[in-house]
Amino acid sequence: MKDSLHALFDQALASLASAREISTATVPFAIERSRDGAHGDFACNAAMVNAKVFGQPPRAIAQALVEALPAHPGVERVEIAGPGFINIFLKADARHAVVAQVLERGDAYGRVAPGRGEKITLEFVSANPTGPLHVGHGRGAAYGATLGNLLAAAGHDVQREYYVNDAGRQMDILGTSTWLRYLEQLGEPLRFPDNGYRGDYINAIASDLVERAGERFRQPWATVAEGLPADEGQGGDKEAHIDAIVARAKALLGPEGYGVFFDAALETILADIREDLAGFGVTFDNWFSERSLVYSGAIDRALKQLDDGGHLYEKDGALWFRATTFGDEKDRVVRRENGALTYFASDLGYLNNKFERGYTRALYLFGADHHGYIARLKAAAQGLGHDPERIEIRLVQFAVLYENGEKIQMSTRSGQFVTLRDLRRDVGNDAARFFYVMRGNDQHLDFDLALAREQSSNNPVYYLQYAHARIASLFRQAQGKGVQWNRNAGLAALDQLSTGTEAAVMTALSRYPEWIAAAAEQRAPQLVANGLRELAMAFHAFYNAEPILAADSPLRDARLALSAAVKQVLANGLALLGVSAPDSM
RNA sequence: GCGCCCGUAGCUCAACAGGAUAGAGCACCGGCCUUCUAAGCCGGUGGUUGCAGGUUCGAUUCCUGCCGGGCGCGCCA
Repeated sequence: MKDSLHALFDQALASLASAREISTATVPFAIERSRDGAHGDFACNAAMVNAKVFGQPPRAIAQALVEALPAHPGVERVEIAGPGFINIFLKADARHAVVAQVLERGDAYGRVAPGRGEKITLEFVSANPTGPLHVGHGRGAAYGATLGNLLAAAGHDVQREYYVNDAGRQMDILGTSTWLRYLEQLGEPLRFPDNGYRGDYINAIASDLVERAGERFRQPWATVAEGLPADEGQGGDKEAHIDAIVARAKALLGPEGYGVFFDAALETILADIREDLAGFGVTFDNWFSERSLVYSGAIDRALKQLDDGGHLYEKDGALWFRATTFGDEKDRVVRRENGALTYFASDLGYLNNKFERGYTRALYLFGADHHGYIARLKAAAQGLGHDPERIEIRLVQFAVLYENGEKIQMSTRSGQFVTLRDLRRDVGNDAARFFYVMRGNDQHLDFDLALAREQSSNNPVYYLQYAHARIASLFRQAQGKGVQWNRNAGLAALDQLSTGTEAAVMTALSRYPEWIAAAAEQRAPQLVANGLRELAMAFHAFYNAEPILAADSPLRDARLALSAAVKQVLANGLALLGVSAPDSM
C-alpha cells in the first residue's frame, strides 16, 4: 500500500515538474503512517520538501499535486492539512483487506520471500569457553538470535555462527587451572595462581579426570613450582607467573597429557554453553573453531597477504600490522615477542574465511567493551583487500541487574557472577528473552528482576501473552457454546468492522510487516517488541469495547476473523522474539 | 587527555531513518466484572526533550561547543 501510494505521488510530481519545465531532480519524499486518526491513514510530505525546488509555498504545491494525482482503487479521498501535508484516507475495504491477508498467509505473514536479500554471516556470543555464560552474554545471545530471525524474515540468507576461541592463551590458563585442581585433589600441597580460573566447574572437571585417569598425570608440586617467577600475591607479576606455569605444565605433561586437560576443560564447558543456549532458544548453524584456522594455515596466509601488501613490520621483536594506514588509532601486534600469535592474528584469518565462504556481509555483535575493536577490524579488512562496508559491527551495551531498586554487583574474577542459567531459572526464558531485546542494543539496559519475575500487568511479556491466550480462550468459549466460527462468512462480512477500536486493530495488523522490515534493516528488535505491544493494546481495547461472541452472526464471524488475525500476528511476532505464545495462562 | 555509546514525565522507556498537539508503563487519583480470562479496559495529574548556539518551511531526531553518566584506550581477551 505504502509503495503504491508512493508511486502515485511520483507520477504526480513528475507531471507537475514537466508542466512547469522544472528539470532539476525533485527532493525525495516520504509516505508515512498518520499518527492521528484525524490525519487519515497515510500522510505525504512531498509538497513541503519540494517547496524550494518549485519556488512556491507548500500548500500551493500540495493543491497542484492533489489535482495531478492519478486515481487509486484503495484511496477514498485526500486532504491538504497543516503546513502542507497531503493526508490520504483509505476506503474501508482497503483497510480491512489485511484481515484476510493475515489469515491466508498465516505463519508467513510479515515475512519476505527468501533469496532476494544478502548472504549474511551473523556472529554473536562467541564467549571464551572458559566458564559458564553470564547475564552479559545473555543479552548478546537474545539480541543475536532475534536479529537472525528478523534478517531471515526480511528475506536475507542468514547463517548464525559462534566463534570458539579454543586456541589462545586464556584457554591455556584454563587447561592448566584444571590440571592444578586435579593435582590438588590428589593431595598435592599447591599454591593456586592468582590469575588462574577459580570456580566450582573447574573442580568438577578435575574430579572427573581423577576418576578417569587416576594418578597418571600427577607431578610433585615441588617439581611444578621449581623456579617459577613470583605471583602477584608474592609481590610479583601474575601474568608472568601464570605464563610460566602454563609452560611448565606443557613441558611436564607433554603434548598428549596436556591435551587431556585442555580438551576436557574445553569440551565440558563448551557443551555446557551449548546446552545453556539451546535451552534459551538460541541455536547456531555453525560453531567455528579458532584452532581450525591454525591448522588450515589461514592465519599464515592472511599474514603473508598483509606482508605482500607492505602492511607488516617488525619492532621490538614483535610483528605489527600497520593499522594506522587504514584509520585505526594505533598499529596492532599480530605476533608477540615470545612468538605467540595474538587473537587479532586469528581474526585476520577468520575474516578472510568468512568472505571465502561467499558471504556478502559479515555482521559481528560485540559487547560494548569491545568497541575498540571496530576500527581495528575494519582496518584489517582493508589491508586484506575487502570492502570495509561489508563488515558491520553492532555493539551490545551492558545489562545491569536490579532487584528492588538495588543494583546487583558482579565480579567476573571471583566467580561470583550471575550466570545466564541462574537468570533463566529465576525469571523464565520468555521474560529473559523479551527483556533483553525490548531496549535498543546500544542502550544501557536496566534489567529489573522483580518485574521480570512478576506475573502481572506490570510485566510487558505477560501483557502480550495474555492477549494471545485471551483470543485462544475466545475460540474455546465459542466451541463450548456451540458457536461455530464461519470463517468465510466472516471474511465476507469484514465491512461490518466499523468501530474505532476495530479500525485501530486493523491498522496495527497492517503495520506489522513494516515493523519487521524496519527492525531488520535497523537491526532493532525493540521495534517489533514495541509494535506487538501496540497491537495487543489495540486488541484489548477492542475486546473490552465490543461484544464478540454475543454479536449477531455475520458481525460475530467478522470479529472472530479479526481476533484470529491478531492471534496469528502475535504468534508470528513472539516467535521472532523467541517468546512462547501460550493458549492459556 | 583521546575515542565510542548515552542524556526525553518522580522512575523505566517510546516517538515509525527531519514532520502536525512529544507518547506508553510503573507510581498517584477516579471509574468499569449477574456477558467472551479484571494478567484487562476507560479517564485524570505529571515535560523549557541536560545546557547554549547553528542548519530549514519544520529539530527529541542532523551539526558544533559545553555539562553529566557508562565503557574503552596492553605484545589481555
